Parts: sequence; structure tokens; C-alpha cells
Amino acid sequence: MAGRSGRGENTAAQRRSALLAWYRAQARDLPWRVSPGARAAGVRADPYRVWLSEIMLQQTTVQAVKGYFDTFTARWPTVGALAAAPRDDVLAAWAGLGYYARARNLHACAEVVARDHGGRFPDTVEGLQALPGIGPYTARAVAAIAFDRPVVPMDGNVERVMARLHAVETPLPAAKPELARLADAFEGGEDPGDIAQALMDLGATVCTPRAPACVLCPLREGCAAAARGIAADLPRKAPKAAKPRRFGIAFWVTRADGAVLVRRRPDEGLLGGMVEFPSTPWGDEMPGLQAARAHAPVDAAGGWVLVPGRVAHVFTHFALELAVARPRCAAGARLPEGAFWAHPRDFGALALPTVMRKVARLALDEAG
DNA sequence: TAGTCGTGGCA
DNA sequence: TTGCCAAGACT
Repeated sequence: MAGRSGRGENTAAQRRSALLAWYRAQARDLPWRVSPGARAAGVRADPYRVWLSEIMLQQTTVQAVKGYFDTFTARWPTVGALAAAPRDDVLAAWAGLGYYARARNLHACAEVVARDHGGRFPDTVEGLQALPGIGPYTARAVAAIAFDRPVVPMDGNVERVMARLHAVETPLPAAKPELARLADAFEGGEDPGDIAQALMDLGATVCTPRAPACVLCPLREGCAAAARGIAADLPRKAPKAAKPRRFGIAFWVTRADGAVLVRRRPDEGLLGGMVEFPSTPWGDEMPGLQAARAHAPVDAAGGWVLVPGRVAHVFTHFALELAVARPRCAAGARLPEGAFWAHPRDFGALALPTVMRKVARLALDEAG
């Protein structure tokens, strides 16, 4: 087959060329992107903005990221500014975006870059990947986009494009090494940053998970899955385990001035470092009020009463249902160890994850 | 290696 | 309603 390039077969160079032409013509405008035109005119991408966007975009949609990216870059325009910020401010600004280890690592990474690298990001894959929160994908993405390193970052988009282009039937994640080898064919040319972004754009807008728009695809000629009519069926994936359900009771304790009792979660694990309303442990069934009382943050002399309604929230690997209890009468104002008071008007500046904002909404709606 | 770790949108 | 999905990293 060597040297052949007939109908339905494209050389690697032809594919790169077709992909770049498509990318430069479609001009997708994103806040962290330097347009191909500006790039050709010599404008360089800011490694800080590229890095920040790539961290935010991990497992997260462009639409969800845009507002957060604007907020972060307006508030902390440089990696040095971000490093100098209190970590709680960064966590609070990240609240609602999810995967909070990213926010902790983001701040840790900024500190390392500011302190150990003079405020400049390393310009190699190896140097980048040594930083907190930067793995194989992000290291290659930043290296290609910000530093013109000839590498292809392997993300879900690129894996999907490769699986279809070559009709790889092996299910993920077992197919990952093979897909990475196939992507190597897109390395080596000029403009590795544009190639990287073009492959991801293609996956995001044309070679989509459902109902791919093959008729619009610059790589259609030579796509094995399209030729066989199975593009929408690839990549195949190993079946996932069912999500267990968990239940708990959150305690809504208010002070005379309306402030609510909150506490900070441990740094490790689920919602690490974020703020929550005290609750029972989250178990296999909804506890009764009597059993829940042992976990209450304060002693309610008049007992506890349930707020009407429930909070439902789905995490990555389990679904949670929370009831909310409040003291029947005014509770003792003694502050439990590790807890503090926060007024609802200040919740916006607090690192409250979405599930806890739902709890607040339920409790505040009842209060009127 | 296989779990853990959020959230919102969509069919 | 339910499950699936999105520019992964870490342990």
C-alpha cells in the first residue's frame, strides 16, 4: 500500500492540509483563542490563558466555561496574580464549575509557576506535566498551542475522530494506545497548535458523539467509518456500572440575624475544600430524624422538623437525595468546632458547590 | 487498573 | 425520567 493515494485514501499530509483549511475557514471565536489570522500575523497565545482554559475545559463544555474564564482573567490577569490570591477566593470563584480538585490544583500550579519558574510556564511537555493538575492531555495541549511543540493532545474529541477515521472497533478505554498511535500521523507538520485545535473543533462541531455531520467533514474522504456507515456507532465503549443512590439529612441552623451555620469540608475527596451545610453521613437509605440527631451540629432542645421537599443531585458515580432539617425552636448559639456563620446574602462569595446551593434554595424558599 | 471526582444539557 | 455526554487528573 505504500505510496498509494487513490480514491478513499489520503496521505497524512493531505489530511493535515484539509483539516487546517477547514479550521482556518470556519473561524470559531473563543475567548482564549488567538484566531488563525492573528496567529499568522505573529500574535502569540498567552500560555497563562491557554493553560487556564484547558484546565477549565477538562470534562466541561465550552458553554459552561466561557463565563468562568472571563471572570478569572478579569480578576487575575496573570499567573502571578492568581498565585497571590487567597485559595478560598479561587475556590469560591470556581464554585459551580465542578471537579473541585481542578481549582485546588490550579492555585497550587500557579504558586509553583510563580515561585519556581519566575512566572513563566515551562515550554516542554515534560516540564508542563510535572506541574499540579497538568496531565498528559493538558501538557500536550499547552505545549502545542502556546509553544508550537509538534505534539497532538489526546482528548475525547481526538480519540473519537481517530476511531472513526480508521474504523477502530476496540472499545474504550482499551483502544486508547491504538488511537494515540493513529493520531501520530497528524504530528510533525507546521502549526501544531492549529492542528491540535482543529482536531478538537472537528470533534466538537462535526465529528460529534451523536449524529456526526459527515457531509461537512474535511476528512470524509478516507474516513473508514463513514464509508461503512458506522460513524455514529464509534467509538465503542465498555459498559458502565449503574449509579448507586445515597441519602442524607442536611441541618439548616440559623441565627437571629439570619446567618446560617456552615463548615468547610476536608481537603481530600468529594467536594474537597468546599463549604457545606452540616449533614448526616450519606448512606444507603434515608435516616430517621432520631438517628440523624446524633450527627446534628447543635443541640436543638425542641427537636428537629423536616423542611418540605427534597434536594436531588447527581454526582459522577452516585445520585444523592437530601432532606433538610431545621430546629423546631431557636437553637443554642454555641458554635461547633470547625463551623462558622454565613449570611445568605454572602453565599455568592462562598465556595458553596451546586448541591449545597440547592439545599439553601429549598430552605430559603420555605422561609419565604 | 479501576475508582474517584461535578455539573448542566440533551435525546 | 433516565442515561449519556463534555478539551482528564489523580490515586
